[in-house]
Amino acid sequence: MSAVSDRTLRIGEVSELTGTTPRTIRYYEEIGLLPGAADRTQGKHRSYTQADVDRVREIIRLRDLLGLSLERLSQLVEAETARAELRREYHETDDPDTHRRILSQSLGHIANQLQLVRERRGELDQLERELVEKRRSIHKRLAELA
Amino acid sequence: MSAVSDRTLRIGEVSELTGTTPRTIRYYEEIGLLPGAADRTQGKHRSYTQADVDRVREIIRLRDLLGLSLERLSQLVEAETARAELRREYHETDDPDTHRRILSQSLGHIANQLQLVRERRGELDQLERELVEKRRSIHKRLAELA
DNA sequence: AAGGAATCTTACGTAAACGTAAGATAGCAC
DNA sequence: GTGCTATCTTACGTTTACGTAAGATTCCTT
Repeated sequence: MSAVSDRTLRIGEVSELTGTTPRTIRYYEEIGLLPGAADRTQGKHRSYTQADVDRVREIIRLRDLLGLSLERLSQLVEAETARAELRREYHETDDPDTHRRILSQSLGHIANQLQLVRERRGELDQLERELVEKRRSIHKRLAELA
Repeated sequence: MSAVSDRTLRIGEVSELTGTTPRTIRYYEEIGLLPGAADRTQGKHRSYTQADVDRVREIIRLRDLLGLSLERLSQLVEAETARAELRREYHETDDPDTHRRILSQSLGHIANQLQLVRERRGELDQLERELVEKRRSIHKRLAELA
């Protein structure tokens, strides 16, 4: 929670900060993986915030670590996409019901991710166990040669 | 180590047993990811053993869980490829030095895989921790609305 | 206001990892 | 030997996730 600058960034900065390229950012917007401000008129430069950078980083991570296709990812974070649009709504209202609703959606979204992450980790654990067992078995055979 | 049939399989059976397709098996052979018996003459059917099925399964797993390209995978299991060719040699000789050499190669190969698996698991752990923290934070905010 | 760098849109190109189709052959059953 | 099915080789097609190029525009600086 250190100084999160609210300075607006341009696509080049965002791509550098996330280790991607402008093309990738635009592509993600094109397929609906990134919001893409509705109020940007044709030809104008895109404008981003630190929250967008975080979002892209999250996407990259889920893509790489879970091996999800961008389409599956879209579905997975779809709730968050809607939520991103609702963030303004959240900040512009004091209605506790609205707040609760939005926060609850976030919870579901996170629960989905957690499940995938844990499944994946379980499979990796299993693979590791098998590799360790293999190694042990080879060590044993090596010892028997002595 | 239960009854591992030494019956020879054909490409269709191998693909079914590994959840792939004949095309995939041929493709893996084409790019050198699978050995491809040197003694098969043009046009004859490919013949596989249970060991080949295990090999394919291992490849699929590494591909999916570690997100490796087939080229990286080729490099990673390259030692094993050579080893597969040396298995006969292993079984056809009683020379302990040869045995030791081959087993040692296997150890290196397994060590490489283990390192990748553990790195990956570490990243997943990190991601999980962050997700859990996020969730906790949201729960807290929800509680404060009550 | 001017000029240059970054960004815009549009559209075609590309690498990886197979899919698919066609015509020929192999292998097993009978 | 005949027939049928699975496999073979060859080669072009397809999808995903961007790369790249071109010409126009925007934005910031001076």
